[in-house]
Amino acid sequence: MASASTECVLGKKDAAQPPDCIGCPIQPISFCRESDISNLRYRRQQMILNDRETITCARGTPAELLNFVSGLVKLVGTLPDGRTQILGFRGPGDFLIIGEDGKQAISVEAVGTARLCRFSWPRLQQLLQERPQAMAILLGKSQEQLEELQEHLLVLGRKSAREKVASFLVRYGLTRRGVQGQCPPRAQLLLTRAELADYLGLSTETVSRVLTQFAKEGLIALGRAQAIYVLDWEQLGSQTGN
Amino acid sequence: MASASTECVLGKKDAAQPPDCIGCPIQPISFCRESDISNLRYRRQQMILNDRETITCARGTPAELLNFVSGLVKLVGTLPDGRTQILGFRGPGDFLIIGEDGKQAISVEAVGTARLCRFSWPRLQQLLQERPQAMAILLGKSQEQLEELQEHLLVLGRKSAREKVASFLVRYGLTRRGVQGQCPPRAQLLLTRAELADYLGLSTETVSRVLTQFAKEGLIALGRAQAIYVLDWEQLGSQTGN
DNA sequence: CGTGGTTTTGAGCCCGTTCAAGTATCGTGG
DNA sequence: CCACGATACTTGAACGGGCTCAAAACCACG
Repeated sequence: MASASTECVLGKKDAAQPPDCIGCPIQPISFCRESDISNLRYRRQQMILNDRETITCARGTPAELLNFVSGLVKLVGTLPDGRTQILGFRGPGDFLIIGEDGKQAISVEAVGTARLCRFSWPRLQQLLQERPQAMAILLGKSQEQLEELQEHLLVLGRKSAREKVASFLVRYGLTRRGVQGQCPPRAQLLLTRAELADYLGLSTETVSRVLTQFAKEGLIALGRAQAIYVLDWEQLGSQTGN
Repeated sequence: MASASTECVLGKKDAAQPPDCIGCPIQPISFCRESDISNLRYRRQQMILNDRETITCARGTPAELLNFVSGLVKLVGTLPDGRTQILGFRGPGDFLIIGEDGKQAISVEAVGTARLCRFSWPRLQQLLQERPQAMAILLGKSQEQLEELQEHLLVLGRKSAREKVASFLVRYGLTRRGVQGQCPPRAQLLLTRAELADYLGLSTETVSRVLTQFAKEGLIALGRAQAIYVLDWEQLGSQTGN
């Protein structure tokens, strides 16, 4: 593992990123679209998170809003004895609010390289009072996050290993080439078996077994570099339990 | 079971409830505090949900916001084959947004008698644009809901049966009498073993076994009418896995 | 006192885990 | 370009926690 983890202040400030928000790729889909940019500009802190770097929410930290610009991160919940559960993912245009106190045992870990903007949540909240449009966007995205979590709860609580893996693939799997029209893979999600297991509440071995089983049945093809190609969406869909 | 379920329009309109919002018990803690009451008054639909009555989100229904006034409801996710998972609870001052389309396989079921107000979400959203304070409250509560779900995910994904039950009790258990200072039982949560199992992703038998085990160990006492009294918070806390 | 629902308890089984090798893949430096 | 080490993945065997099925005990209520 040799995880490159640091406490809270980490991932150097992003010198490469433009100092202003002009040309920022997530402007059209993020809440900051509606905000007074010249205000935000001096309140945010841009940063880059390299592969496996982690933001852990330490005690006494004030609440923050993380706004993700590019790349992909996973939200990880941890128990004292080291068991972990991936609670979800965040990509460009998504955000995450980390509560104060660090009583949330949640951390943010980059999958590959990720860029993000950090805001002091209390201060941002004040600003938002005068930007209902921006707040409305946040509320809408919160709602999406809630729905995603609710669905995931159902998966974790009630589905078998086969169903769990199938559900994941239908949401995030790649097609052999091009479109196939199905559920746009949010970010070409390339996870290790261990991460997959961690997301689905399984062991890596079980994930591996189910995947090879699916491959034998011709539903998917296993490529190199964690790529998983879905060959038969319909058949796979019938295995999700939905 | 003989579940009293109906489609969407159900639970008669509440004649007993006062037509205006004056004296409403949740005013101080709900978003409607900040809203233009005379506007809301004519846009909401009050209703009572009797024990086990259900609101299911049918196809083609427009999005709604349910604001819970009194009593307790559970949010239930269902798979086509009938497996269910309780996704959470809502009590006075809580709300729930049900998306359009009914593509969310989520339903709301009363545990005992519950009162609530229904709003058309699109219309309410418009109103909220002029009430940033109210929107801020919604956003804050959304955040709480998210944190609750994230914690629950960790429980479902990674904890053993013993740990699951212990975690639940520490959150929601009663004390033998009076205060004991601990986590205020949100609503004297009195659930059947089946509901408990449904919340924790277990079978009723397993829940029962773990509970009697805890009772034998002197950590809890089992009362009548589903009451579970926690005798030793500390010991129980050490069994939660946290 | 009977009836229907809930809870408890028991026995056996199965899915997914754990433990342990073995294999493939990737990155790095010679 | 290849050899090497590290990491990721696969596969097998055995165990065990929680489920299923079944029956008995308990309880609330008419």
